[in-house]
Parts: sequence; structure tokens; C-alpha cells
Amino acid sequence: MSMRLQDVSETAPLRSCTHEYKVNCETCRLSRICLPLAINHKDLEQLENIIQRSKPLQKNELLYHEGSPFQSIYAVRSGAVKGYRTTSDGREQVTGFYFPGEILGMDGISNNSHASSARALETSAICAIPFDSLERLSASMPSLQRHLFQLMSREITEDQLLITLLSKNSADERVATLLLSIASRNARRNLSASQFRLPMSRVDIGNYLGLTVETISRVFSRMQKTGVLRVDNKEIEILDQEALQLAANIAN
Amino acid sequence: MSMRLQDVSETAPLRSCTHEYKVNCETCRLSRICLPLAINHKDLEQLENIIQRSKPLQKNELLYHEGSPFQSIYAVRSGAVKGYRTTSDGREQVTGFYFPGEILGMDGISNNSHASSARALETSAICAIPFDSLERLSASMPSLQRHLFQLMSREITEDQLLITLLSKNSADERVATLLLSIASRNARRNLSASQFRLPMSRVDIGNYLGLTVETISRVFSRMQKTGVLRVDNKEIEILDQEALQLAANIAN
DNA sequence: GCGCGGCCATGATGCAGATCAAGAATCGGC
DNA sequence: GCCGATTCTTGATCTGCATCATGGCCGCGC
Repeated sequence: MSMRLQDVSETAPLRSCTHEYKVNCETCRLSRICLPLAINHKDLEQLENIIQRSKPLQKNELLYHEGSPFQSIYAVRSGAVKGYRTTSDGREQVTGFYFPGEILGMDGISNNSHASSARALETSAICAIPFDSLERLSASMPSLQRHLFQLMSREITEDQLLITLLSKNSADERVATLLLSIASRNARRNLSASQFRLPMSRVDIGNYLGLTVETISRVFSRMQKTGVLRVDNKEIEILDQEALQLAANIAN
Repeated sequence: MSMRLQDVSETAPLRSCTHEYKVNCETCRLSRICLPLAINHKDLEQLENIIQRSKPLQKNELLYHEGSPFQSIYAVRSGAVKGYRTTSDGREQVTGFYFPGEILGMDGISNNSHASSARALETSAICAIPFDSLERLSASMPSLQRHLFQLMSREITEDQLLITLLSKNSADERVATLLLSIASRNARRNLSASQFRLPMSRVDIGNYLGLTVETISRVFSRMQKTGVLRVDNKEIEILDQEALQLAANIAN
């Protein structure tokens, strides 16, 4: 609610930046886990041509806002982004965290308007991929079309996992599951799966997991006391992977 | 858990039925809200050719099962279906209810294997649409491709609404929201939005909404007592639409 | 038409996590 | 490198829903 006070630095949409940053998928070390993974070398250039890159988003800047016209889906190149929707009484519900190599914004397709908002959790570089171009391209590139279907399908199954987590699991289980998810996504990017810095606040974690800040704090403290984690503010070290897995696997 | 006892009548997959039932999209009164809505008259025949119809599923029969190979998405023609996934400790989480004209099974695309199961809540006629054919077709029919993207996107936004409901709303709010959702989906099919029969049990409702059977019963009783609903077993009448909307709209 | 099994309703009690409150640590701006 | 704002931690208390328990109901098979 008082979150609203942060809305000071909302930027114009990405595409209004005329200056294109010199990056391409060819040399991007995320290409093996991002959109290009579906595309062979010679087709990559066509994708390359439609992707727009712009100056990085600063922490707390908006990538897109609920209700704004849908034009692009986005790939995170660096940093981290949270997706959320605002309820009618003004509270927000965090629906996902997005790390480098991950795609967001696909919920805007059905209405031609974004159904959620996205905000940078830290300074983040983002690739915008205009969806109408992508659609045209994918009609002639079956592997791209398939990959897009798969991406959306994965988003659906992940949302269903979250639904299950929220309706069946205890606070400890929810937190353990989130930490393991972040750990495995780090591993995918060849980062440490056992030691990392959380880009999001306790409030965001609690919001995402359907818990209060206090509960998140308590779970972290408890897990620190039992030797499962070492917690130093946002710095997390998983000391006992097995125990954490056990805590998470009770019900999923 | 004791749900398992119902698993008596599982059928072979739809496509093993050689006998095709004489139905087509052209004459189906759901065509305006189902897949064909995206397709013009002359292209419809091609879609028609790939759709498989088979003998109706009986109550409690499985349409597809978690982990089974993904081949088709499904459209409900009559009856009602519930989607659910089984947690590692054997409990089930209902992830959605599907009524005539609605599409399910898209969560299977990402892995080529179904991420959830689907079971008929009552005798139900189902159209199976082989996905590889649909994919090929959609590469040459932009409006179909777009419609598929939109369908999946809608599923994502609906899952996000459920996530919000589960993590922010009280028992009353959840139940009210579900009833209004069913009412409006009835209206889309030109059925009464104020009087209908619930195809699912209280257990399924509770499971879907992250509540226990007892709580569902109590909420129904309470709403009956306050004159918002008339409840007669599965038969529901919405007496005070405004009040119900108010109860639901507290937070979404 | 009777009996049995699954489904539903309702009351009594317990508990996980929310809420309220207050202090400590950290961050960001100058 | 200091100060105010924000974020985080920890404790005390409260509460909505789960859990446990019981009885009624409804539908179905014989």
C-alpha cells in the first residue's frame, strides 16, 4: 500500500528510447536458455532484427503497467523483474519473479493490453520483442512457433504449481520451495545454486507466497537456527540442501 | 485421498474409439465461443477435418492423466470437466473447472506430456484436437495462430486471478467469486446466470478454493441465511446479485 | 422400500499465521 | 560519514479457518 510512494521514477516505455544498445543474441551468453534456443543459426538474424534493446531500467522503474497497450514480450538480460497485478482495493499481488534468460509479458496477448505490471527489482537490462513481428516470424518458422507455445504452456504449469503451493503448503514449505526454485534457476545460468543474493524484499517474497513479512522473517530465522540456511539480510547461503528439499517436498 | 476409490472407471484414451460421432463445428451451437470463432467459413472445413469426437465420457472418467503423452487439446462440448494435479504426497489440487465451449489441456505442450489430469464431473462430450495438426494449420492461418496464443494467454491471466484469490481473499470472497464466475460463463452460453446446478462436489469446490468442505458448507449456509443465495444441495439460485458482487469485490 | 455409502451440515476445539507493537539494522541522499 | 526513511527482526496477542466429531440426507442397488 505505501508501496505507492515508490512510484516516483516511472519511465516512458522502452521503445521511446531511440538509442539502441550494441548487444546481440549471437554473443549473448544467455542465448542457450532464452528465446534463441529454438532458432538455428541462419534464422537468428531475422529474430535479431526485430528485437529492441534500450537503456537499462533502474531499480523500481516500470517495464509495463496493467492496462497499458500490449506490444511486446520481454526477455530479461540482466538484473531481475517482478510481475504483479493490483487488486481492486489497491493492494498488489506479486505473480512472479523473472531472472536473466526468462520471458515475461505474455499475459498481455489475450486482450491486447497487459493484465499485469512489471517492475525492475534492481538495475536491469531488458530486450523487447514486438509481438506482431514475432507472430509473423513464427508463422514461417515452425520451431519458433512451437517454442512460443511451449513458453506459454510452461508459464501455465508454473502458475499451477504456485496455486498448489498457496492452497496446500505451510509457510516453511512455501519459503523452501521458492529458495530451491531460485537456486535451480541460478544453476541454469551457471551461477551458484547454494549462495546468492535475493533481489527482492521480504515484503515481495511474502506477497508472492501469500504470507506476511513477519512470517518470512521468522521462517528465515528458524531455518538459520536449525542450520539449514545462513541468512545475512538479502544474502542467502543454503547450508543443508537436503533438509531444504525435505522441507519443500512435503507436498509438491 | 479417499478420492482414489472413485478411480474405478478409467477409460482408454479418446482416440482409440474408432466410431466417430456425427457432430460438426458448423452446426455446433458453441462455435461462436469455442475454437472456431477465430476461423472464417472456408477455413473451417480444415479444422473440422482434424477434430476427433468420440463417445461421451461418463461421470468420473478420466480424459487425460498427469504424465501421459500429450497429443491433443480438448474442447468441452457438453457436461463439465475438472482439471487437477496430484501433489507428491498424493493429495489432489483442483486447478480449474471447464464448461462447454472451453478449452483445456494446453499445459501439456511444454513437456509433450500432460502436467495435470482431467476428469469428467458428469457425462460429458469432448472434442479432441490433435495438437500437431493444429500447429501445422495455424502456421498457415494467422487468425488461428493468434487465437491459440490468446487462449493460452487467457489461461495465464485466469491462473493469476486464482493466485490472487487464494493469497488475498477470505473464504466468503473466494466462494462468491467462484459463483460469479460460473454465472457469467453460463450467461455466455445463454443459460441462466442466476440459477444453475453445480456439477462439482463441495470437496472439489473447497479444494479449488484452498478451503475445506466444512468451510464451503458454512459459507453456503451463511449466504443462504442472509438471503444472498438459495442453496438446495447442488442447485444454486443467486437471490441478491449485488450483495454477491460486493462480497466478491472486496479485493479483486 | 429398505439399507448402505458417499455427500453434506453444523457444533466444539485447536492452531498456524495474521496483526499489532516496538526496536534494530541497512540503505540512500547529501 | 551522518541522518532520516525504509526494511527487517522479534515478541505478544488475536482470529479465521482447519480439524475433529457427529448426525442427517440423498441417491442407488437390490
